[in-house]
Amino acid sequence: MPLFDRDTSIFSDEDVLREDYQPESIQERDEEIDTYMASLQPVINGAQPRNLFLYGKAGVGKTAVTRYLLSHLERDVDAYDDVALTVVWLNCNNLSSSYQVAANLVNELRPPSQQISTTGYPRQTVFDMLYTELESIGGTVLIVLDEIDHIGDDDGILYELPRARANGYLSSVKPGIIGISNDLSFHDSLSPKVKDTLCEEEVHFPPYTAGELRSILEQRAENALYETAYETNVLSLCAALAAQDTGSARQALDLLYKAGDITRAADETTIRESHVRDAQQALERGQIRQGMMELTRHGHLALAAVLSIAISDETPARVREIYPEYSAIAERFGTKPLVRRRMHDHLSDLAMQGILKRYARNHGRSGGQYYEYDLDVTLELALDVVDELEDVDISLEAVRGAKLRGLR
DNA sequence: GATCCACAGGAAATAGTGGCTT
DNA sequence: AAGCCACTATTTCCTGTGGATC
Repeated sequence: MPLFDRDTSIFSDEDVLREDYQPESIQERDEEIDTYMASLQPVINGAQPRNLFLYGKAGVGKTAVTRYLLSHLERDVDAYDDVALTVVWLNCNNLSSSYQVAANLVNELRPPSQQISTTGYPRQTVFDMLYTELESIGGTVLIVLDEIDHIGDDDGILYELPRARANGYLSSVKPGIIGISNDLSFHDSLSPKVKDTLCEEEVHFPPYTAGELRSILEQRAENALYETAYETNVLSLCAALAAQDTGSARQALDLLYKAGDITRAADETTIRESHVRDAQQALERGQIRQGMMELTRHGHLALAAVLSIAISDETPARVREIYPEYSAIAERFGTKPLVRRRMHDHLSDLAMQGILKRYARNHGRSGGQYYEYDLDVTLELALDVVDELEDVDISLEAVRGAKLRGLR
């Protein structure tokens, strides 16, 4: 009897449900694709491409549609000798300024041996390097800036690049920018100069409806799951849950995948509604958990402080009470505590991420106004995470106390 | 209606890191 | 080695705020 054997009851090809899987056709986005294609038409004609701005929430198909259309475009453009197309794809996650975007673009275009660092050069130098690289490629260059909202309000590059030709920095290249944003308000926060140039064409991707999600799931399920592996209402449920929450195809697919995973782990052969609900919980928990793990050191310390107070059942607590606890924990771990003001920023961050709850209090002349914080996750989960952290810990006695009272 | 509590949170200054240029 | 550049995290300083109390 082998230790591992291949499971043949649920997934026929689970990769089809994974994030990186690219379907050969895109569903339920016909309208958006039409507008998008029209905007790309100048490329085929060998004209200066138009700049394009896509916006919509995460998981509504912006990136998938872009990949799909550009790969077709690259193929179709081969038929014409007078058009040379290059696509440069850059994910702006973690890039917080125009400078960094420019530097990363240069690196995209250069071979690995000639990479530049993302600090150190004067701003204009990096732009010059970028223009030189673009010049040497020539032809039409489409620059896709995915998650462009991460650069915040430093949108200089979005202004520079589209106008580089007009300003005489570029001559043999026809650059086009495709900006993809998950943040709907990013569009409004752009400076007016940029709006004029970048947003010549806009495509808005609305969230998927439950019906649309359902048909996407049906198509994927056909390739990913055995026919007998799921009850018929399972797909509808996944679609409905995802539609209610984010309208994201990613979420719907994750749900289905996780539900299958849970079913398999339970040694059952049919995905049922209850498995989907379990999956939803597990995913939610996983996200929060990951959010907590990825905090900075002082974020962890602040969380540990609130947790420690929560364990002794004294939450919600105001900053005045949390700070000494935080300082004590920090010092116990050889870290110099931050000043109150700064630690409070960390608390605000935690509240923003849904890890802590924050209550505004105002007791007027006799009390003034202040905030109180409490855990917004279960004590159990917080304890679990803080326990796992290498760099922080709350006192063993406290944990033991919590265990004794049956909180775990 | 004026006053005042207790602090939130904005703004500017400073520290610290990593890297370039001469 | 000295002087820049870009960027992030932190400290320091301080103004503004909502409502109980005078």
